[in-house]
Amino acid sequence: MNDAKPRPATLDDVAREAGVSLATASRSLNGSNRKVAESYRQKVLQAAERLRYTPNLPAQAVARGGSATVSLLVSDIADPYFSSIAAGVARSAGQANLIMTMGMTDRRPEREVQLVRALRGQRPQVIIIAGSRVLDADETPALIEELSAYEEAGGHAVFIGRHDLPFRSVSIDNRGGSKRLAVALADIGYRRFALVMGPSALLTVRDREEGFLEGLTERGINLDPRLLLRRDFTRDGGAHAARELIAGPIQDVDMIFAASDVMAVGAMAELRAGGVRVPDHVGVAGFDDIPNLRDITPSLSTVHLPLEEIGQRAVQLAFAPTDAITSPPPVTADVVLRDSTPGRR
Amino acid sequence: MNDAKPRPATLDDVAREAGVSLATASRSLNGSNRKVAESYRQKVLQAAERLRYTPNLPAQAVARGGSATVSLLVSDIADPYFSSIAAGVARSAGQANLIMTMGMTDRRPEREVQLVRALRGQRPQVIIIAGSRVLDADETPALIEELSAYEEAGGHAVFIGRHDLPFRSVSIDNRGGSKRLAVALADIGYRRFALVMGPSALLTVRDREEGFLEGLTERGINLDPRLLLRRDFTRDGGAHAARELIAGPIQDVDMIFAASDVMAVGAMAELRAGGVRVPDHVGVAGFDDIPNLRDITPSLSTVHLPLEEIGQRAVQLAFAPTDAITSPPPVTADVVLRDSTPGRR
DNA sequence: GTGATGTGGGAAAGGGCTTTCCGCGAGCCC
DNA sequence: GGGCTCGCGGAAAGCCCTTTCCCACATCAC
Repeated sequence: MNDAKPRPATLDDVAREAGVSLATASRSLNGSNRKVAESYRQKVLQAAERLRYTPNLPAQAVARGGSATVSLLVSDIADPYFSSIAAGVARSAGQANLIMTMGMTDRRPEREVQLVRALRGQRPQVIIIAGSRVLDADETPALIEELSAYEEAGGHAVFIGRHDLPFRSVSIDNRGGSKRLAVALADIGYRRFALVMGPSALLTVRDREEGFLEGLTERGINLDPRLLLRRDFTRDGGAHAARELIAGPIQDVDMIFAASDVMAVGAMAELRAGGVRVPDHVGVAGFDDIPNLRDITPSLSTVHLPLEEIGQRAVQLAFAPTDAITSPPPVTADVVLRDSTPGRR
Repeated sequence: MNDAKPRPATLDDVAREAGVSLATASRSLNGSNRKVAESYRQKVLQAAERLRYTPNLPAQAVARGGSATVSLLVSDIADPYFSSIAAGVARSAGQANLIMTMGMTDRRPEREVQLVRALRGQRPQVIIIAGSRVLDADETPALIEELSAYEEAGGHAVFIGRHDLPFRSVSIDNRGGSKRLAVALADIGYRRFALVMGPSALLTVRDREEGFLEGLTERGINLDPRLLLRRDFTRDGGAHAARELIAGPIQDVDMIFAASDVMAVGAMAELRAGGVRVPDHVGVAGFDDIPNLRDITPSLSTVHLPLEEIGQRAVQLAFAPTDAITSPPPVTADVVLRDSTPGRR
């Protein structure tokens, strides 16, 4: 028995193997501001290679007082909206040589606070919160306090699409985007709108809804309040709303705007099942421009969001100098009209 | 200036605040096997609350010799296949009170080895590798060595859908699933097949392809080799293949099997653009049963994979006792026939 | 009353790394 | 040529925990 306790090689091992001190080994392997003679450096690098040394990241984190990590909090990573953002974050993190850790809240606000605590324990460089969180949740003060403590300790908290909290945020022009969409739809002839929205406690939903209504108003169109439906902010929520429309006032509608592509797709499926033809009987539009949904039929009019870029921006924003962060321009949200809204005349 | 160096509260602070020793504080907060008098425990818990103490996870990791973490390696988190698996992993990890860290390889094998090294540095409990990796890549030996070292040091490596390596693995019945699909399609009358596959170096692709061919053979059907197309294992790969079919032998085809739903969707979009009607002119089937793609029209026949469950199983498998791991049963892969393959007679 | 047994707090030794600080030899100036 | 700075290796302190080990004290049995 030679290896009673198999354990990864430590920096000590490397130093011994190379015949140098611990300090020199450390300096050689991660380049400090102190120079190391090339001959020593080579010896260390070779020893490390020979021993298949991997630095113990937690140990580095504890010695440096922070870990090379960015933490991302999402509602549901299986949702394409979040997975696209996550891809952007992962990519940027990789470039900055950071590892990404992820928490999933399952859309429960109390999980969110818990997870922030847990993630904070990692002492990450950055915490990015991408859940479209609930406005006025009981947990909000706790969350704010948790994040403030985190920032005081030197971390950076960044929200995505949540400009109402005292933290940096990548703001998304939800409001402007859906306003422009409303105007565009009105301009190609739609008049009788129905809105399929999520819970109004979600800021994202609220912004998209208000923006759309603004756009309608601007074109002199009123929304019948009965035609503002509110369901879960999911595919099934969209389907339920559509079922309700079919059962009742679908005759009075020539255009359905859903708060997200995912909801729009659910609604379209239900409309089809109910014999309502899209876009002949009614047009449908969504929001987000989810890449994987681009191939549905008829192709969905929507507002394009550069989701990956949003993830990347969040990471950049975290490292931006403090004075540059006051008001980063919002991410563009461009209207894309496709086959689901050919227009009415 | 009272707080020259704002830093999170440490366990020392808590102990001092509570008037007990460091040891007692530690024992109170994470319950060791040593008992702590309730009165002391309470004092500690309250002090911790007062100071908003969060344990420094890296420090715990270094003291305990491993971090409460599971690492997941995926090709592309924006791909719904991987994001669904990730959701399962995240969920299971959360239940086990572990934090999930993620690496994205962008489908580059050399990134994979790099990332395994980096993730290994975290000293996670588990490393899950979900990329459908390249067979016989030059990097495979390095990867194996890296993971072996990791396991020797006490970690658990788990592959998803990669049963050819000397590690635990959640195996997916790709072969059986596509064989059954082929048989089912033959049984409803399809005879002239085209296969839209990804690179044959991907084990997943190879299994699906061979399984399908087996099924065809079983029904006495031969595949014209010209009708086996190989493109990128992506949406655009599917589209390219479809374009090629349209340009040539589409007349000889009544059924297109794509190696994944994503490819199938790309192909369908291209067929539609080229004026080939699905399913009237040609049927289309995919593989995976991606939830977000269930609403496309016509609804896609496919082989259902319980992706979230696969993620969960991977975590469970990592913690399973060693003797239970030799051959966990493969995940089921059930054929689901929908509107894209109504049958021929 | 005395020794055996147990209980649980606290001091201290890690655990793997970074970084400060010390000291020594080499090069420099006048 | 003597006093200096400068460059760079190495010893050691420190980061924040966990866990072992010691010990004081209480309980109990006979």
